[in-house]
Amino acid sequence: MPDLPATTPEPGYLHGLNPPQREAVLTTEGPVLVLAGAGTGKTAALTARLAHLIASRKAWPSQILSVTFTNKAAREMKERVSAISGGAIEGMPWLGTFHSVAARMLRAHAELVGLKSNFTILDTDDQLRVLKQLIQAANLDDKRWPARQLAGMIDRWKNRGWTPPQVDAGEAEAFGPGRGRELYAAYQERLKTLNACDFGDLLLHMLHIFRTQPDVLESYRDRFRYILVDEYQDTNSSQYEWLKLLAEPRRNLCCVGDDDQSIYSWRGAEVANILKFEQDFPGAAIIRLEQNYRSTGHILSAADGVIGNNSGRLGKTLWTDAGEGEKVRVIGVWDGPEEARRIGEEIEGVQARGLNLSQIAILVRAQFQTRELEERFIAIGLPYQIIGGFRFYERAEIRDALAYLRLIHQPADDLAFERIVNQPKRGLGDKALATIHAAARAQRQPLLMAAATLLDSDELQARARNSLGRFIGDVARWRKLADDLPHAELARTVLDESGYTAMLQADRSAEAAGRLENLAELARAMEEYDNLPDFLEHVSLVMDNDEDRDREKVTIMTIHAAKGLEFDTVFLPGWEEGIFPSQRALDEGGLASLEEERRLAYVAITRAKRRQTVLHAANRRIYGQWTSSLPSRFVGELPEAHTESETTMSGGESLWRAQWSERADPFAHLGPAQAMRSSTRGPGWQRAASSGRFSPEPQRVIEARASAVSLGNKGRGDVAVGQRVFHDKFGHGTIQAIEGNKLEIDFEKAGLKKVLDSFISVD
DNA sequence: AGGTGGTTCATTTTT
DNA sequence: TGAACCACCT
Repeated sequence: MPDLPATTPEPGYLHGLNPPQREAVLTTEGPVLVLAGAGTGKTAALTARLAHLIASRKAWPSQILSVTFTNKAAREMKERVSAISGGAIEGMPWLGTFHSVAARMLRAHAELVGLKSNFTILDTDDQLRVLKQLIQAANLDDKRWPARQLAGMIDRWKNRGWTPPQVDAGEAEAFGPGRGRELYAAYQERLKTLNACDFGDLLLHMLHIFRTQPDVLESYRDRFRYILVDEYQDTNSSQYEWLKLLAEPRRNLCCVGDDDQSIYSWRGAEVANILKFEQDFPGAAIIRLEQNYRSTGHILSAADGVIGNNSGRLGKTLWTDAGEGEKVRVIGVWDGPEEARRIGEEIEGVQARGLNLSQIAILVRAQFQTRELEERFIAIGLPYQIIGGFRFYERAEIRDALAYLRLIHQPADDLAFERIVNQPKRGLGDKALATIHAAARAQRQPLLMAAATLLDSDELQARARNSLGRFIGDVARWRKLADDLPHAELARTVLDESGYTAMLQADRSAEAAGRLENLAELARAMEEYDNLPDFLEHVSLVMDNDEDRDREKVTIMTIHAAKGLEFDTVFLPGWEEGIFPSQRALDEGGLASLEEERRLAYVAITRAKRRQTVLHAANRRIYGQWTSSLPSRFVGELPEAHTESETTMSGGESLWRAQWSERADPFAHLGPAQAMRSSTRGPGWQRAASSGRFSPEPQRVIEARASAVSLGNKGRGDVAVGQRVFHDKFGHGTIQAIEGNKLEIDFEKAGLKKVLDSFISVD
């Protein structure tokens, strides 16, 4: 390559790269599409490319934008760039996920979309709660029109880069009916008042800013000399627009991906983005990485045979010089339990031959398939781990703790307030909350502030008022504390003083101890961050479940979760019509979704390095119903030359059916294994039970009573002493005195009360 | 404020 | 089948 005179010794980062990989590293100028098949050393090439850009002084690390989809990929790339440069590269400030990079930008320009720079990033749970409230406020039945569905639609619209006015009328028709757009708009309004945004907004807001603020766009275009995108086949329309705007006019855009591994279209990914790269960026260099370093020949050929049935591929053929290896085995069994039993036996077999369990994986199409496996593995005492399910930050106690911190950080965070105002129990139930809501609506203030004004009135029961006063005082005090206490210490203090720790300690259930340990872990994790805002950002965007994947356990997970991973030995159960391809894909998505299922099969097969086993059962229980099933069409697409079939049933299909009708319950031998479910829990909680990190008694706190007057509330102008007024709760009465927004009223039935003016109407 | 029974609904989930 | 959610009860 011209950049490197022949006399210069070859830089270290090129070492061990094959010719196409080198091309991917050295073709720095102009648009480049790297088609990287499974296991072809994509990450090695990518990191070398970054190292090359920096080492050859084409750009400073801060002038390169590199985006990935997952935090894991970003982390890995960071580590490898640093290693490859011998630690010479301090860090890449603009290497991250689409969302974290966009969030970073948006914090700098938040005011342009009506947010403050300390905006909260809502997760799915918060989002659903907001939407549910809006659906109810729109007088729709939230059973008939579930928040989930609306969230899904809004998500799709945002993925396409649509703001409410841009939403297709036909699309909006589908919810409510015809209320979709209106609800979307109301949701965006609500987010603004909460000073919050959701994941989709991070990109959408920046897109809006790029489009409407040329100077902002210009500054980023100026900064980013080179742009690199990983897993390009997974980009959605709004990410595509975003990239395109940033890449012009230099067009030093390098996208890496594999159209055959596009398995997230249901999340808005547009395979079309990668398919039309050449048209979008004329003159683009297309580089194919086809030498596979992971799997043996038969496995690759089997995968190739399956994916060959798809249309509209960019096309590439993986090859290896690692030899043919073992053929892909296809095993047909009688039913689901037998499938699980068989996998267990196979695993014990390879284990006996010395293979570490961490090198074995079982990849399923859907989460429900893990159950049978789990039951079986418990029965035979085989160590396993199921990847997926709850992430650390989705656990209730973590979300509660974060809500406290969010409220301290951002008092307008009503969602946080709602979550914790009665957690632990403070006797502030539905009634109290409704009153606070009413006040907030009347005063157009966040809940926390509105609640403060209620303290000086008689709107709430004395008990509730005292309790609320203590809570508000606590929050105010913690806010002050936040200035000088290290934030991890602040978290511990808050958890102790709020009574949250005590609540868990009083809970004798098995889970409580684990929850305490999780909270301790949270505080520990906080210590790694410079400040509270950084930490909160990290939690909303970056924190993933770092389960110990390296221990001696068999891994069970979905194929989606396995993308990018590799194992020596892989089992693929449930290759039956209706399960894989899934019934839903067959029913709803037509050819496009069948092809996505096929890509999923391709991903699954290419995870194995040396041994791949596909299984299918003749009978399976689905939703409690015994159903007989046919082998997946994908089984038939595995080329015979590269497979080895076996069935545990003699006599062919007709015999199974005969047997089937005779056996009322062929699976009665299976005992209930639920009792042992909890055995997968880590050892952490046992430690926590005896750890003295949290004090057993919450410290009693000085009462700080916030006063509505001190908060500077102005009263309304249309009331005067002596006037007759009406109050929903207390009935009719006469105003005795006015103090700011508080009225002293002599009620005919209830006697003398102090109430807020927002609760009365003129009689 | 916690428990209970009845009803509903079941892919995949990088952020 | 079973879990999750909710309305209703105590």
